[in-house]
Amino acid sequence: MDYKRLKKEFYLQDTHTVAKGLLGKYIVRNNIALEITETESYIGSIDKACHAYGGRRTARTEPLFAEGGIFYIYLIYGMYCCLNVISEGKDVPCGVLIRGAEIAEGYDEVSKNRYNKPYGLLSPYQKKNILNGPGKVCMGLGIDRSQNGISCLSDKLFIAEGKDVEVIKTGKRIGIDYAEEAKDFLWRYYKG
DNA sequence: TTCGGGATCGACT
DNA sequence: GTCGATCCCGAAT
Repeated sequence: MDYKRLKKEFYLQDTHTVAKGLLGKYIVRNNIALEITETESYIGSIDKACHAYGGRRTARTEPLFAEGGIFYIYLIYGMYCCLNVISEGKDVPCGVLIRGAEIAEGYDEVSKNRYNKPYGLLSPYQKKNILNGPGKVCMGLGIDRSQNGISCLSDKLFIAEGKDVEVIKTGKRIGIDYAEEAKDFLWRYYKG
C-alpha cells in the first residue's frame, strides 16, 4: 500500500484541529499501519493535565516546546509508553495523545509485539483490546522512548493520509483526575 | 461486564 | 519519597 505523509503544515494548526484531523489517519512503521481512532488534546498554556502546564520546561517536556510535526514519547507508570504528536509552533507547549487505533496492515507484527503470538491465535478478548489504549498503541508499533523527538515525516515512523471521518465524538479525557477543572474539558476525540 | 490488585521506574519535590 | 496521560489477569457480578 502507498502511504502519503501528511505535510508539515498540518501539525502547525490549532491543537484541537490537529487532534480531530488525526482521526482516520495512519501511523506507519515498517510493515505496520494503524488507523487512528481516538485522540486527546493537551495544551500547556491552560491545561493542568499537560506535562508542560504553566511553562514547565524540563528535559522530559522539551519536545512539547518544539515546532509541530514531531513525536513526543514518554514512560508512564514505570512500564508503558505513550505516543504524542506535537502541534502548533515553536515554544507553544501542546500536543495530541494517540489513545487508540485499529490495525490496517500488519496484523501478525502487531500481535507479536503485543502478545508474542500470531493474530490468529489471539482470544476474542485480546483481538478486541489489542490497541484500545495509549500504552497498547506504542507496544503494538514496537516503539519506545528511543524514538522520542523524531519527525512525523521520518522514514521509520510517520503519519499518512487516511480516511475522512464523518462523525467525531467528544468526551472528557481519561486518567487525569488530579487536573482539577481541566479534567472536565471535552478534549477527547474519537470516531463515531 | 465490571472491579481490584500488582507490576515498575523516571521525573520531579 | 511520591506518583503518574496504563495494562493485564483473575474473580465476582
